[in-house]
Amino acid sequence: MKTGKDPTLHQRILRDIEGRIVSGEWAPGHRIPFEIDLAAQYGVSRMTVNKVLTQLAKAGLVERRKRSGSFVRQPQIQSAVLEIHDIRKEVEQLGQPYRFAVERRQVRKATGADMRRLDVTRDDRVLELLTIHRAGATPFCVEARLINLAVVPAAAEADFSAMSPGQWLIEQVPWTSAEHVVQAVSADAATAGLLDVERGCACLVIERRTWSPTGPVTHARFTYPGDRHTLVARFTPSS
Amino acid sequence: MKTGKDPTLHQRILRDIEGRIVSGEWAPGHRIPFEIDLAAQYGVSRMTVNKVLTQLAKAGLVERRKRSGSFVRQPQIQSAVLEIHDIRKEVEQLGQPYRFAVERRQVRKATGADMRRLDVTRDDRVLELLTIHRAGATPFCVEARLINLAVVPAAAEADFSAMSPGQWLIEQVPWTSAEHVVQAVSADAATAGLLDVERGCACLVIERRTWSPTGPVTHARFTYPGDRHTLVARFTPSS
DNA sequence: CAGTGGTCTAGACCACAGC
DNA sequence: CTGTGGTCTAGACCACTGA
Repeated sequence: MKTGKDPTLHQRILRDIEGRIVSGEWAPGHRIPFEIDLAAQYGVSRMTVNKVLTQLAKAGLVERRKRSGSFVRQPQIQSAVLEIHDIRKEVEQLGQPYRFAVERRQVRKATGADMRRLDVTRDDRVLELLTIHRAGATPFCVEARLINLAVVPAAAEADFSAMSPGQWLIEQVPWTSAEHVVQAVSADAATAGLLDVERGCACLVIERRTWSPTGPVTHARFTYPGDRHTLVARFTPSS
Repeated sequence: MKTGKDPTLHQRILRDIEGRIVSGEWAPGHRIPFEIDLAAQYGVSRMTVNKVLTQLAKAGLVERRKRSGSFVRQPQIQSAVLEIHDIRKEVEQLGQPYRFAVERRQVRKATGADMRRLDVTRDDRVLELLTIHRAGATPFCVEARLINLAVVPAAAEADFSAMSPGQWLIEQVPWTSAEHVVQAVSADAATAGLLDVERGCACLVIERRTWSPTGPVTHARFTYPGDRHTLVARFTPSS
């Protein structure tokens, strides 16, 4: 991330458009003005706008369609680090029926631990959720999530019976930056019970914190049985 | 990775230059011809080569210096997935003295298991290495590595007392593509002994396979005590 | 089939690092 | 200072595709 000054034309226009998308001013599906129009608006040549849009497309913020224009894409919370992390898709690609169940749901004031997890400073209200994702009957992953109600107040009343909290959030909060932490831990008694594994079993834990322009959105901790899940990534020199 | 046809000018020039770097024809430190010269050689405008070099710079293959030119960079085997994975650096950033020791070293014909690990088809000769990396006195990571001697014959006689096998390989093999697999496993007896942890302790295992244009180079399996190591990655929408 | 993005050009100016 | 990369322009042609 480069926050430094020295905004070239690219960068100014890029930040501007990125801002409109990220803030939700241009919602997913919104058609971005045509290159020619943008060029006129910003008073630059089309190639400059093209560079910006191409970059935004590479970053996954916009989708470009010939003949019809460029559109804001649905947010895709996933870095190259975790190319696969749509749990529903993961499960379905295994040929298993995907199910989830919210086991616990609680609204409360943020504790000190919550504040560390969520990167909040004041003691806002938070929503705590515990969700189990299953592939067929077998537990696939446990999701412990904290949602910052100061940023996403609607979460307090949301219905998570048809849509998982993660999915719901993606549709609610426009765009976010994220941080991932991956580690291996031994399952404690509670987790082992939920995942139906031996206590002490090695589990892969992926923690994700996300921020919207408004502030910290959510902290999610996914725990996978180590022997049932791997993270794969490939890369080539010039990508 | 896009291997499809339809080579635009960009892509053809990009692949060409990438090929020279990756094959070692242009070794690390080599000064790439100036943009104007490249433009003349390829019979294109300077902006086109600029685009290519900019892209190669973003990919980390070349470093651009104003006034002096563009240079081939030392290979940096790391995807965005594993932004940090120079063990020496990791340890030193902890403020600990870094040490390593090759515990086992053996040249042999590839077994069936080796062939799966290394992606070789014939039963070439391979070099098997077991290395322990330490932060001060405490074990930091166990590295089990297989090197394909058909691609890197010099490895058979290499001296791994001053330079770790991983470091040595980076300096030998020009550029590679790589695949990373991350998972959590319980330490078996042998690993537990080497890492000085309880048997069954959750460990983070990172496997990396790399290929050079010549063929599969190496397979390395790094095992970290789960409570002493995490993988972190951040990302923002437009990067 | 008209308009969009995709690409490329020839030329220009600038900042800046090394000579 | 001079030459390099960094950037930008005004204009052009093309392929594709959706109306």
